[in-house]
Formats: sequence, C-alpha cells, structure tokens
Amino acid sequence: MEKYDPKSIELRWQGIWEGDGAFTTRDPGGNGKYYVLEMFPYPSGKIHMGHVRNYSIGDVVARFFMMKGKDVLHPMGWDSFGLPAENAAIQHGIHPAEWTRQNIVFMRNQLKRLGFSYDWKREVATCAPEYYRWNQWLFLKFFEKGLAYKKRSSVNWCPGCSTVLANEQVEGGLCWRCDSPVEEKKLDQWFLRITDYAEELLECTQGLTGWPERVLTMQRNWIGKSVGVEVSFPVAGSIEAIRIFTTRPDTIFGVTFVSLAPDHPLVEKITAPQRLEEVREFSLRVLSMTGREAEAEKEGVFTGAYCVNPLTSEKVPVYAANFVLMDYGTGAVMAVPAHDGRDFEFARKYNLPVKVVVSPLDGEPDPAAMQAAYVDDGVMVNSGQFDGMSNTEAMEGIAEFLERRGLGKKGVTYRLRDWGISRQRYWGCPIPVVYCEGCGTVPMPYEDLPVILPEDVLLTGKGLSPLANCPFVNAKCPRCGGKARRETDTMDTFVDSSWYFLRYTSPESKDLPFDKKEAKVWMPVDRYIGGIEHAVMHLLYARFFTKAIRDIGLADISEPFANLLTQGMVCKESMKCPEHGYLFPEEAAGGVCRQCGKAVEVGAVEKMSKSRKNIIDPDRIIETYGADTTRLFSLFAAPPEKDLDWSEEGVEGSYRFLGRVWRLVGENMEALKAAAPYDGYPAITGDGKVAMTGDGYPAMTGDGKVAMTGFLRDIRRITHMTIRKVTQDI
RNA sequence: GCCCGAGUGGCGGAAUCUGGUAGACGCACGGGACUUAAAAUCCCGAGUCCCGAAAGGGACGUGCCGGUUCGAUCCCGGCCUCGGGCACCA
Repeated sequence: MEKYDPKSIELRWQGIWEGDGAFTTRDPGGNGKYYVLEMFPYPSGKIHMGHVRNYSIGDVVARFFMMKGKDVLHPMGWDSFGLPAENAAIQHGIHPAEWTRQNIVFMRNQLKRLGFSYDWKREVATCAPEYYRWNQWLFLKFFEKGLAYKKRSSVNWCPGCSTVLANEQVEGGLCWRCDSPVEEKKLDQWFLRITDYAEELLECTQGLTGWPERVLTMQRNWIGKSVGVEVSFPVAGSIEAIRIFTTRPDTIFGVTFVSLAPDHPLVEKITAPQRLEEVREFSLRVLSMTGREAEAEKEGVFTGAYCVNPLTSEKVPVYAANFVLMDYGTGAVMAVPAHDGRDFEFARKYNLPVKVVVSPLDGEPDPAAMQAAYVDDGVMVNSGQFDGMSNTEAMEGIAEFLERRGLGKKGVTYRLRDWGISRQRYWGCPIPVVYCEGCGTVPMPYEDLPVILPEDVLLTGKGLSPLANCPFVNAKCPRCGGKARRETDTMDTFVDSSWYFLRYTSPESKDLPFDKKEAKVWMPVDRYIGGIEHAVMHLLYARFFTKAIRDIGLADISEPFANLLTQGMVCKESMKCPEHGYLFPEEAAGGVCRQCGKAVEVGAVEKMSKSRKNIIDPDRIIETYGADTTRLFSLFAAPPEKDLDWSEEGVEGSYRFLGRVWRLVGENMEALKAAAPYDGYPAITGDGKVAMTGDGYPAMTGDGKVAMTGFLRDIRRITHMTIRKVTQDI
C-alpha cells in the first residue's frame, strides 16, 4: 500500500476539481440555494493562519450544503484598496497597483493550494475599475437622494506624516507609524447619512436571530438610542435660548446650572464681555486637546450669563464645560448635581448648589452632606405639583406638561454619527465630483463613469491628497464645460466592502452594480463568516448600504446576512530573547536564541501578529503536512467562535489521524470496491444468502423483511447519529 | 462605571439547546507489541483521594454559596474570577 502522501493526493484532486469546474455556481434548482461567504481578505502579501481558519470553516459549510444537493454560491475576492499598498510604494518604490496585483496572484495560488471550493469565475477585486465604477455609481445615487453630503469636520491629523489618519490608525492618541501626537484638524469631508437609518438599523437587530448576541449588543450600543425631552432654557436678558436634551425630565426641577460645549455657537454670543477673554482661552485649550487628554478632570468657566429654568423660573448660571460634546444631542446640558455623577463632581469643584428632587424611600439626603449623586429611582420632592409622585411617573408627566406649554418636546437622540468617507490618500476609489468655478459642486454624469484613478502619481507620504498634485485634478465641468477642479480625496475602503456580497451574485454586470434578478435569487447571504473585529464598522456599514440600495430600488432585501459566525483568533505564545527581542519560532529552536544562544523567555499566548513574531507560516505547514492536515487542525483544535491556541503537536495529531484514515481505507480497498451501495438492508453474500451479522442470525420483521441486528444495527445507528450530529453542528 | 461572554482532568476541549452512566476526540504522559536498534505504526492505561497483594470496592468531583427536582455540568437566585466591548452620550 502506498504511504499517505498529501501533496500528490491534494494536487491531483485540486486539478480534477478545477478541470471539471466542480465548484462553478449552478443556477438554483428545486433543492434551493445556499450562499456562504467569508470576509474577503486585504491582499497584504501572504495568507496568514487567521485566513486559513476563516476559510476552512467556510469551506466546510459550502461543501456540506453542496453534498446536501443545494446550489451553493461560494465566492472569493480581494479588498484591494488601502494604505499598505501606498506604504509599500514609498518604502520599496513599487507602484501600489503592481504590488497589489502581485500579492493577489500569490495569495490566490495559496488559496487554491488549500483546496477551497471557491467559484473563481466570480472573483472580484475592489481596485479594478470594473468594480469601483459602481462605488462611484452608488455614491451618485446617494448624492441624488441627499444621503451623501459635504461638510466641514474634524479629522485625525498626524503632523509627523502630514496626513490624515483613520480612527483605527490612532493608538492611544498617537500615530501608529511615527508615534506623533495626533491633532484635530478641520477639513471639508464627504459624509454618508447613515444616521437616517439609525432607527431601522437598531430596530432590525431584533430580527437578526442568526447573529451572535454580543455582536448585536455592540451594534445597539454603537447606535446608542436615547429617548428623552428637548427643552429650551431662555437666556436672561437675551432673545437667545439654550436648547438642551435630557433623558431625565423628572430632574428638571433640580437644575442648578447649565453647561455648554466649548464650541457651542451660543458661547460667543452670550458670554459677558468682561469674561470673554477667559472663556475663549478655555475653549481653545479644551478644543486643542486630543481624545486621550480630554479625559482629564472636569473643568469649566462661568460665562457670566444666566438662563431661566422653564419649570421653576429660577435663574441659573451658564458654564462652558470640557465634558460637554458639541456633536451629541444639542451640545448643551442641564446640570442636576444631585442626580448626575458628572454634574455632581463639577458642582463640588466650583461650589455650585445641589438641589435634591428625587428622594430615596429611606429619607431625603442632605445636599451639603452628599458624597455622590443619587441616580436611582425614588419619590419626587421640591418639585411643585409633582411632589409625591414616583420619579418614573413624573418623567412622563413633566414631559407632557412641557409639551402642552410649548416649552419642550419629546425626542430621540442617537450616538451614531454620519460616516465620514473622505480619505486624503491615493490608493482608493475616486469620489466622482468636480468643483466648478461657476456651478459649484457638480456630480459626474453616470455615463462618464468610472473616474479612473491615475497611475502616474508621485507618492511621498507627505502633504495632503497625492492626487491634488497631478493632472488628474484638472477637469471640465460637466454642466457648463468650464474649468473645474476634481475632488482629490478617495473613499474610505469600507465603502468598497459594503456591497461586494451583492456584486458576487452577478460579477460581470455591465449596466448596474449587480443584476437585480440574480440578487433576488441569491440574497441574503445564508452564512457570513469572519472576525469579530468587524462587529461594528464593516457589518454596520454593510447593513446600511443594503437598506440604502433597497431604497434606490435595486434590491428588495433589508438585511444582507441571515446568519453570522464570528470566528476566534489564532493565538500562540511569543518567544523573546533577552538580547534580540521577539523571535520567530524558527529563530528560537530548542528554547535558545539562534543568534546568541541565550535561553528564550516564553511569553503569553496571544493573537498571532508580526510585531510579536509569534506567527506560523501556513505555507510551511502545508509543505510539511499537507493542506488537509492544516485545515483539519484549524477546525478541530477549538470551536469556531473561540480563540485557537496553536500547537505543533496538535497539528501532528491531525496528520496522524489522516494517516490512519488513509491506511484504514487502503487496507480494506478490495472489500470496499466489492461492496454494493448501501440500500438499508443487510448485505447479501456472493451465493445469494444473507450475510451473517454480529450476533449470529438475521431476524425477520413483521413484514417479512430481514431486520438488522447486533453489529449491523449498531453501525447503522452510529452512521445516522453521526449524520444528525454533523447536520445540527453545521 | 455600564454591557456582553466564559469558568469542566496535566493541556485544547466533549456532553449543556432537550436535566438522566461527566470527561468523547486530540495533545502530553506511562506501559507494551513490532524492530538488531531507532523512526514510523499499532495496542493498553489514566479525574482525584482512600481501602486492597490482586481481582475489585468506596468516597469526592464540572469556579463558590443557596434553591427547584427522584435526579443539576445543564434550570433559577446571589457571589467570585477571567476575557472582550463601550466609556464624560446628557
């Protein structure tokens, strides 16, 4: 018998699959469709173990449903715009397009060598004009519907690299590349109005029963809906009024001051002239702080202005305070020190009065002696006609009272902000807009798409958008034919990945981003598999796009992913040499540093990452043990949702297991070849008699058929139990 | 601080949804077979403690405390620990 030789077996079958088009998608027939999708990779250079795990899980699902007779859509592609390509260009002098192309070729071969059941005919790459022209098309549709707009807003600015950074590229207030403190800078930016869909995005989480609860929780928290009341506090001696939002209308009687965000427009208007200098100084100082520093102690300055509590007619001072955020709610808050922790801290610091209006049942606290705000439920006190009510009743009562008098109205506020998609980078999808001297902001006509990203661009990593310095910027206004300047920012790459699952349903579509009929056939994705790190951003954006695309009339689904599986990370202990720092596994063979021979310190088991050098190259494992062992181990070693601890011994165990299967089949090859397909009855031997079963003789059932007994029955039972178990698990 | 999730042998983990022989499978470990020897492979053993020369037998065991039940790793309540997410959100 031949030895188990994974390489020759795998290459032979991979060749046969490819030759037969075994994984080419069929049009769904009577058995129904199944769309299984794994999050497509960024083509960074090589496949890593996280990819192997992700795609092995997906392959199991795909093959399972293929074997059940479903028509399966199982595509793969490349999230191929992004900053690493630009960094490679700057560091190695290779063009981002070429670097990306080479990486895709290499990684595609790696995936093929792993034997995954992808329909490569449907491959997409987001950096291809045939793909990103539809990004631009969707952008124009969004623009028409008012879902895309431009406004001035703050961005993370790194003075060291003189470039804008994404939020993910700011680590602890510092630039991820050069460690410069990140500054806030105001720039004109394009936004997508995701907040229009806040309520629906929240509401629909109820129906996503196939999603992990924690992902839904994270999305709900991110959307952050608050129900409350918007109330106006007129400014004393002025026609202005301060609009505040509160979720605690029951505590309005306890307001002892009002706080404004330092950049609230009213600050300038109402501050007393003699305090103006101090207030401006404070605002400037607070606003120049970065995210991390701003978490410092609560601080504020008195504006010299007073406003009037609409319920009590009391005059209360107005402060500018560092903990009030302009871009949440109305940028102004009423302060109730007795019942809000932040206001309490602030009031104690500046000796402001504390007024109790909700009393615990065991007695009203003394404001002077309180150590902390009382934030729980209780009975209303010092609140006029509402005294004696429970505060939960008063909440509703006061809200209605204010509405009747026209002093306020019930309202809802979300934490979710609109999605800023402008990136001052080269390697991304151009935003299809020009600025005409005469006509202003003009969208490109649909028939002029795509706006092609030019190839001859000088990349230095300095300055604003690289596209601003090349002929690309000069355009003709599509409306008046006059001179115009092209938009030089590109789109956030999350835009690319917000609809790629729709493109897979008809990757050749020439007239629309995707074919409506095909999308109707295949969507939604029945099982979506990827890392938990995308729990909020990508998955929320994709949900938003699906709803917006529905409202454009292109699709009739509201949610893209029926079931979501978030797989755990692949982890391994790190190795550290006292002299040479982190070591790759092969540099620490035998527990000593290969360079200096010092004993290696074994670190904690953590996510595989290049910086800790605790990585395993899938190629090496495939070369040594074969793709099947690599895949088997990454499935077997831990449940899909949980982290997987890498273990070379475990890999060997998987390899031995496959060796045993190979021998078991090989040694019984003759018997297996002779066996007839199983028809549910005991085997008939060559002479036409019923074969002997484990315990001697076959038994007869009531209808005269031969029943299965003993050993045979056990085998059949185990077979069926296994089928049931596998079906349930998958 | 708030919100999720998880705690089972030396290790990764089964069983938990649907309460009914806890510890499947794998790793590591020990013993044996094969071999001149080794590798590879195969077989056997093993939760912990106690009694016994052995065959066997007994007690205790799923983070801790309590509840429901004939019966709880599983259901309920309270705590502890670890992991993750969010965090001045008014």
